[in-house]
Formats: sequence, structure tokens, C-alpha cells
Amino acid sequence: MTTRPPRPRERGIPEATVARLPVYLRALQALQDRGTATVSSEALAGAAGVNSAKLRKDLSHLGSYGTRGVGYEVEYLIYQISRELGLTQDWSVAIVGIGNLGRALANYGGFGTRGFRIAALLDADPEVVGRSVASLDVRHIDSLEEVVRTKGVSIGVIATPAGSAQGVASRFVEAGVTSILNFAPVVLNVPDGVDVRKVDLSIELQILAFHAQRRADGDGQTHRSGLEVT
Amino acid sequence: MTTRPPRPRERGIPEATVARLPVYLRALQALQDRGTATVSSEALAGAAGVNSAKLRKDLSHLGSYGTRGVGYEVEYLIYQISRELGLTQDWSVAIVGIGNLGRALANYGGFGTRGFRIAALLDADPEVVGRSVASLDVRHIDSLEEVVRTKGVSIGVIATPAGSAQGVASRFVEAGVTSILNFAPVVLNVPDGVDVRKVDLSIELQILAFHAQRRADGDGQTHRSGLEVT
DNA sequence: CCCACTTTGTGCGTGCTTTCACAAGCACGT
DNA sequence: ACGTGCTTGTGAAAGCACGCACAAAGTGGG
Ligand SMILES: NC(=O)c1ccc[n+]([C@@H]2O[C@H](COP(=O)([O-])OP(=O)(O)OC[C@H]3O[C@@H](n4cnc5c(N)ncnc54)[C@H](O)[C@@H]3O)[C@@H](O)[C@H]2O)c1
Ligand SMILES: NC(=O)c1ccc[n+]([C@@H]2O[C@H](COP(=O)([O-])OP(=O)(O)OC[C@H]3O[C@@H](n4cnc5c(N)ncnc54)[C@H](O)[C@@H]3O)[C@@H](O)[C@H]2O)c1
Repeated sequence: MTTRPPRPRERGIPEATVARLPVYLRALQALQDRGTATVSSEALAGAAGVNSAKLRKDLSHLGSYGTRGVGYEVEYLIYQISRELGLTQDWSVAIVGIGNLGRALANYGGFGTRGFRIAALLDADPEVVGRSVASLDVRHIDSLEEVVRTKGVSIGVIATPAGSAQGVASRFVEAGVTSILNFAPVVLNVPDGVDVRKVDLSIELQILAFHAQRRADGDGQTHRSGLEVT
Repeated sequence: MTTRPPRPRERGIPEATVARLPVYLRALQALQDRGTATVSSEALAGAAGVNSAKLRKDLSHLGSYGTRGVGYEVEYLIYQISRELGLTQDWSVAIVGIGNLGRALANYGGFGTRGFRIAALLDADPEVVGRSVASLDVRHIDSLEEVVRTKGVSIGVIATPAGSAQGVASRFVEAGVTSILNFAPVVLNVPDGVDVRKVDLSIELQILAFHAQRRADGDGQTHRSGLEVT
């Protein structure tokens, strides 16, 4: 049993950096809308709510796209980050579970403002199947495999009750979808090579409660910073 | 080294641990519903999708609540985690922006399954104000301060368009709310001592896209693990 | 009472993240 | 051409987080 090189540093952009790139991208787009042509790391970091050294190091992972003494060209940087994130291509998204949340997601216009296209809506309830939501017909969950194939779905969104989520996830995987966004409050079990991310309202509230209680108790400044980012 | 310095471990549970406690809690509740009385770190870790050593270390921050050779008593551990997270008290939540998302949130039954009570819904649109959503009357945003005061709101949820989010956040802060959950895709600026957390669908999708592209490109196993947890 | 067995709690090495601090690089004015 | 001033890109240090591996602590059988 040889423990072989756990050295996947290859072209690796740190995960923490990847998670911040979309934030930078949004800040840059806001600047662009306002007509700004170039921006310093200091200013962009301010807009993104991070430390400027962190911003510079993050961007340095993509390449040297800044000009010393000047800053970064907004348009060029937007392009580079978009390319790195894979937003220059189109991503086809399928949403399963067209209930309260699924409908909100389907109706959400500025979906990703770029690159993401909702290709299909699926549900199991006969009452829901066949209806039109956000200009799309809700298809029956049984046609998931077909829909994935014909629409070229590459990202699956799960908005079903917790009990159904694992089943839906497995079917997504079976159908070849390797990126899943899960809104159901369960731990999904998927094979290696499949990427699952979760969004969990309840967890966020509980974390807020923890900090709030901490603040109320000893009232030492035990919590992180108070100045958090979005 | 010194083995037993009387170390009151009160201060400082690592942030990473805090973020996982709600996941453990949910797994424990599922076990309890199934009638399980005790559970080993191995089993609980499996249910929570984490490494068992990590689970044990996380729990050790709360105290020594396990029994060697046996495991953890489910009910007792649920109580301890709940207490640590502040779920033994009630939290009053106000949601601002009763659009697609706000309505979904308001109608979401298993809100936190414990501790969180939606106390008020607020909106600026005359069309929406006055309507009844999830058995609550939608109030006008102008009464935010009054509502916070009379209902004892301690957590504010922002589900307005991006452009309105900062204004709403400031009013929350002004009214004394120090915990904010933000769904709008903007970086909120708040004073120290105010805790803001964000939920951002678009960012999650972009992170998924990044990994998906990475997988498609070099196809070396450059991404983290593929086996992610929920 | 002792021993075999199970499982916790944690010391420790490793690698990732953040932050500081500054040399290097570029623009621009003279 | 060259100095001045500003901003980037990055070593280096410090701080966290993770997970292995094992001693300590408890259980149960003989
Ligand atoms: N509504 C919210 O604000 C909110 C917030 C956080 C988390 N969540 C989670 O999101 C999920 C959806 O919440 P919701 O409020 O929209 O619930 P919902 O009950 O309104 O909708 C669930 C939908 O999923 C469909 N469904 C059930 N089983 C299915 C299956 N096997 N295949 C396909 N479709 C199936 C149902 O027919 C229904 O239309 C839940 O897991 C919930 O815990 C919701
Ligand atoms: N719908 C989704 O699935 C989704 C997903 C991710 C993020 N978001 C974000 O969540 C937010 C809400 O999305 P939505 O789809 O519900 O939008 P929406 O337009 O349906 O609803 C927004 C609501 O906020 C109200 N509002 C506007 N300004 C206000 C103010 N100053 N005070 C009080 N209320 C105000 C509007 O009247 C409206 O009812 C947006 O920022 C959006 O980007 C939505």
C-alpha cells in the first residue's frame, strides 16, 4: 500500500479563491455598468468586501492581468474571470421539484446573469406536471434521463422534499449529470467525480443564532468580524 | 506536556465547527426519529458526511459528552448541540421582500424545525402589502422599526432585489437587528458587531461550473473530492 | 479482579488560507 | 532620459483546519 503523491497542485486554483471569484465578477460588472474602465485592487477589494492583499493574490492565480501603478482594466478582468469560471460557455440547468422554492428559482430572472440557462423543470406530482412555469412546461420526473440527454443538461438542481432528494440525485448521476446543487436538507451520497454543493437556509439561521447568542452572553467580541460580505 | 490545566473551554468554538454543528444536529434528529438511543462517532460521521475524527474533535469543543467504548447518547447530544447553537431559545425572524423568494421562504414549513419563528413579512409594493401570506399579513416596509420592536425581531432576512438590499440592511441595523441573512446578490456594508450571512444561488452555480469545466478540460482529478456533503 | 474489546478525546504533522510588507514595474511629467 | 509616485505581485510568517494514529477510559465476560 504505497501512499502515492497527493500532490494535485497542477493548475490548481485554491478552492477559497474559486469561491470568491464570482464575488469579484459581480463587483466588476457593477463598476462596468457605472462606466469605470480601470480599478485598483484596493477599490475592487472594497467593493467585494475583502482584504486587498487577498484580492491580489487571488487574481495572481489567474495570471498577471494588472498594470502596476494603474490597476486592473475592468473589461479585461471580467473576461478573464468569466473564462476561468467557465462562464464563456453555456450551462444547461434542470430543476427538479417545482414547489415553493422550485417555482421561485424558475422565475428568477437574473439567474446567473450569464451562462446559465434553465432547460427543464421536473416534478412528480400529477397536479404540477404539465403546467407552465416561467414559460417552461413542467415535465414528469420519469423523463429525467431523456431530458438530460436531449437538452444537454449539465447541472442539476434539487428542490424536492428531503426524502426524495437522494433518489433524484442518484438519477441525475445515473443520467450523467456531475454537478448538483441541492436545496434539500439532507446529506447526499454520490460517487467520486460528482460535485455536490448545498444551499441550506436552516443551517445559515442556526449559525446566525449561535453568534447572536454568543454576543448576548459574554459580550466579548468573540464573533468573527461583524463586517461580513455578500 | 501538561496534561490537565483547568482549561474552561468556553471561548471560541472554531467557525468551521460551528458550521457543521447544524448538520450533526439534523443527523441526530433523524437517528432519534428512527428510535436510536446511542450512536458512535463513526456512524454519526457517516450520516453527516464527514470524517469521524473531525466529528469527535468538533464535539470535543462542546465538552466530553461521549462514553468511551459506547458512543454518544443521541438525546443528550441533541440537547447539548441545540443549547450551544442557541436553539433552546426562540428567535423571531422578519422577512423583507415578499416576492418569489420571500413567499417561498414564508411558506417553508420546516423552517428551522426548531427555534425559529417567522414573526413578520414586509414589502414596499402596495400590491403586496396587506395580502396574507402563510397566515401572516404583509406589512409595509415603513413599519419595520415598529415591527422589530413589538415582535422582538432578532434576525432579519433580506429577499428584496439587489438595489434595495443595502437600504433594508441599514434599517435593520438601525432598528437594532444584529443578525442578517441576505439573499440579494450584493455585498452589504454593516457596522462592526452586526453579523451578515449570505445565500447566493448564482455563486454556487458558478463554482459548480468552474469544477465542471475543470473536469472536462484536463480531466486530471484536479477538483477537490467529488464526494461532497450536504 | 482481570482481561479483551470498543470507542472516545487529542497530540501532532501536513497543507491550506490569510495577512503583512516590500521590491519590482509601469505611467507620467519634466 | 530619468526621477517620482503609485500599485501590483509575491516571499515569508502566522494562523487554521484536517485527519492519522494512539493512549486513555469505559464496558462486559469469565
Ligand atoms: N421553501 C423554502 O423557502 C425552502 C427553504 C430552504 C430549504 N427548502 C428545501 O427545499 C425543498 C423544497 O422546498 P419547497 O418549499 O419548495 O417544498 P414543496 O413541497 O413546496 O415542493 C416540493 C416539490 O417537489 C416535488 N417532488 C416530491 N418528490 C419528488 C420526486 N421524487 N421527484 C420530483 N419531484 C418531487 C413535489 O411534487 C413538490 O412539487 C425542501 O427540501 C425544503 O426543505 C425550502
Ligand atoms: N427567486 C430566486 O430563486 C432567487 C434566487 C437567488 C437569489 N434571489 C435574490 O433574491 C432577491 C429576491 O428575489 P425574488 O425573485 O423574490 O424577487 P421579486 O422581484 O420577486 O421580489 C422582490 C420583492 O421585494 C420587494 N421590494 C423591493 N424593494 C423593496 C424595499 N425597499 N423594501 C421592501 N420590499 C421591497 C418587491 O416589492 C418584491 O415584492 C433578489 O435579490 C434576487 O436576486 C432570488
